[in-house]
Parts: sequence; structure tokens; C-alpha cells
Amino acid sequence: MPTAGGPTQKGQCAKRVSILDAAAEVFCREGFSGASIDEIAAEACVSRQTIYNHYREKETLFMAVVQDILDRTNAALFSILATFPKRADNLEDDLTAFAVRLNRNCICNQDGKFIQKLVETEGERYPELIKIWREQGPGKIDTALSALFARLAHAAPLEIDDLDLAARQFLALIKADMQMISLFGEAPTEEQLQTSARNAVKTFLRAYGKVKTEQASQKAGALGQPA
Amino acid sequence: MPTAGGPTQKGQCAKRVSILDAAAEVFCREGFSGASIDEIAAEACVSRQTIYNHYREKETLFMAVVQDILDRTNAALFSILATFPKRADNLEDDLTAFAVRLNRNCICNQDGKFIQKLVETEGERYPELIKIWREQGPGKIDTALSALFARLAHAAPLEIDDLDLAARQFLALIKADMQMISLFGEAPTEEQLQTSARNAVKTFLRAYGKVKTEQASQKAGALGQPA
DNA sequence: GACCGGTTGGACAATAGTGTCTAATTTGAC
DNA sequence: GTCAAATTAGACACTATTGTCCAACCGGTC
Repeated sequence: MPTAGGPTQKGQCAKRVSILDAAAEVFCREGFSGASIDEIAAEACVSRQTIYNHYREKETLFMAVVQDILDRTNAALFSILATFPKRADNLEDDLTAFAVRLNRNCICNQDGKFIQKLVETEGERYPELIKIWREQGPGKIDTALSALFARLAHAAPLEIDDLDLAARQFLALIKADMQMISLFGEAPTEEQLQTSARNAVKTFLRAYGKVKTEQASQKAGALGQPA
Repeated sequence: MPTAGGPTQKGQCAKRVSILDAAAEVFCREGFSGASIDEIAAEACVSRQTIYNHYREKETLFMAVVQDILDRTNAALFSILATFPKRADNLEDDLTAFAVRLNRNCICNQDGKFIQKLVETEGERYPELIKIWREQGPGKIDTALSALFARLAHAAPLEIDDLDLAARQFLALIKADMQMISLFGEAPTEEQLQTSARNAVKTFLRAYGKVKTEQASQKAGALGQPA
């Protein structure tokens, strides 16, 4: 028996989760200054005092929310990076599926939008926010992708001079349509995710593919490519 | 004589400008809720009452700031779009120079960052913000670029199936490096602007160029492209 | 049933911000 | 110098928010 008497730890934990979720929601909607503890308490169906019991002050709560979301995002990111394609066959399909997963579970989902918004709005005032974002969050996607492309370039007909640059451009293309869509608040549909990722990967492979696809070479041939 | 007596309209105008500049600064740094009128007044070297004389309430001031910056950005955007390359010779250089201008004077400058931040943070609460952003601001770059690429594709060896997509991807590539850089608060150096734009344009042209550059065809040939 | 930690609602002081009002002051045109 | 509009500093009422304190109150565990 861990601690004798009182409500179970499961109850406490449930409260904590409830508070963190509500706080994330409100902080994201209203920003740090605009969010009030009362509003968070109401949304979490919890008394204000309970929040102050768990988190000493507003800033503590804020940091806990950020850390919580970064942990989740980090876990998702880790598992998704493990699915980066390693072989050349079906490269377009595999890369597209990878891009869809990245967008759906890391970048365009609730957590991803929250973190991005936070870094952008509160980054100036909480520099350590940017620090932990770079170390634990989506900030490290770039370098991770860079390494994965390096490995892939050995197995697949890719010609990549600057791996870091390619990784950044891959990400930029992946996110190109998404920011537009998610401005309207709603999450992108599965179909939007698919076509957007496919478009991005097609362009990326046209730019970095060593060997042209059959269609492309046919096109190029028909249009009179220099011998 | 417009109005007799009293401080000149030039004086009034100077105050207005001073207030708008300071308000933009503070709103951008603190967000709408976090910004206080007193802080803005101090930064503008103006009494609080003067602000209330010019702008009835905080929200009025906020909207005036947004409108002011959108006007400036719009003018800059208009004049830059007019410099979009029309001929095929020196396409890479011309597109690169265009991209640099776009980034330097519309997207990465103070105004551009402000508007982007604003739309992202206050867009949910002020939907009309998104509306005027789409109608008067950078939100319309996409469609404008799409039309320009359509025209360019007639004169240059570009093969663009989906013009809107190409425009979005061009912008995404253009901005790929910038967001990273401007997260740190400081404006990108001229050198960063140049290399970033050149990288983006190179990739874009590799993806959408009908005719390969000599280097590229040599490379492709040397590496055994299918006949 | 009694205990005990966590929870609740409400009262509370302290602080900060908005928007108004006023009297004194500055500014530039005449 | 005079005048009128604009500006200023400060006081002010009002509201919202943070963070604390406390008595009452659950809900398991013994």
C-alpha cells in the first residue's frame, strides 16, 4: 500500500490529466495572458483550489502543460521516424505514407498545432520554451530526417547534395498545404492528408530523384529532351 | 486652411504614427490580451488619454494596427509581384532575386512576422482578421503567384500541371529556412536570404523544369539514365 | 463508524487593467 | 500675444485575475 487512506492515486491522476487537458485547450485558445485559471478550472470540472494544489502557480501549470504535450509528441515522433522507408521499391508510396503519418500524428494534430502556436507566441518571453522545443520536440525532426535521408540515399536512386537542406525542404513541402487548412481550426480530413502528402512527395522525388519515372522520361522524350 | 488654430495636422499625424508603431510592437510581443494600453503609451511616448482620443478603445486600436500593417504589406507585395520574371533567360537568377525580395520585404520583415503571428494567435477569436488577411494581405500571394506561373510557363521550359499547387510549393520552399531563422527573433542576413532563396529555386526548377540544365543532364547521362 | 488526504466553494486581499473625467498645459496658426 | 485644438498627468470607478485561507465535505481504508 503506497499511501494509506484518502482517495486513490487513480483519482488524483485523473484530476491531473483533466486539468492538463483543459489547460492545454484554454492556453492554446487564449494564449498565456488571456487564459484565466477560473476558465481552466471550469473546463476541467475542478475547483480552482485543486489546480493550485497540484501546480503552485499559473506559470508552473503552463510549463507542465508544455512538458506534457512535448512528451506525447516526442513519443509519437519517435515511433513514426522508425517507419521511414528503407528500400527503393514503392518509394513514392512509402514516402507518402510516412508523410501522412507525420502530419496526422505529429504536426497537424492538436498537440502539434498547440506546440507550434506556443513556440511562436510565447517563445520570446520564455526562451527556455524554444530550448526544450528544439531538444525534445518537433524542432529535432529536421536533423533526424536528415540522417534518415542519408541512409535512404544508399538504397534508393536519390541524389542529395545537402542532406540538411533536403530534409528541411521535404518538411516544408509536407506542411505546405496543411498550414492553410489548419488555419480554419478544423483538422484536415484523411483525404486532404493523402493528396497533400502525395503532391509533396512527387515534387520532392522529381527534384531529388536520380532516375526519372517512366512517365517522366516518356514525357521528356516526347518533348524533345537533348540527347 | 483646413482647421484654424491648434497643433498642426502634421503633429497629430506624427502622434498617430507613433502610437501605431508602438502598438504594433507591443501587440506583437505580448499578444492582444497581454498588451496593456499603458505599456503602449509609454513606448509611444504619449499619454494614455491621447490613445483613447484617437482610438476609442483597445480593440479599435488593435484593428487600426492590423489595417495599417496590411496596407503597407499589400503595397510592398503589389510592387514585388510586378517584378516576377517573364522571360526564360536567366530564369534561376531571376526567380532567386524575386524570392529574395518577397522574403525580405513581405514575409520575413517586421510586418510580415507580425501579421503571421497575429493571424495565428488571434485568428480564432477575430475571424474577420483572417478574412481581411486573405483579401488584403499575404493570404492572396498564392493565387497571384499561380497566375504568374501560368504566364511564365508559356515563355519558359516549365511543366506545371497544377498551377495552384506549384505556387504553394514555391512559397513553402521559399519559406523553408526562414521560419527557423526568424524564430530567434532577429531578421535574416542578406546572405541567408540569398542562399535560402537560391536553394529553394534550384529545387523548384529541378522539380518543374522541362529541360534539364547541362550539369543535370550530364550527371544523369553519366549515371546511366534510361535511353 | 472513525480517520485522513484530497476536494470543494466561497470569502478575501492585492494587484493590474480598462475606460472616463477634469484641470492644467503645451502647441502652432493667426 | 491670443486663441483653439490637442495633449498631459492624475484621480477615479469598475472589473477581472491571481493566489491565499478556511470550513465543510467527500471517499476510501482501517
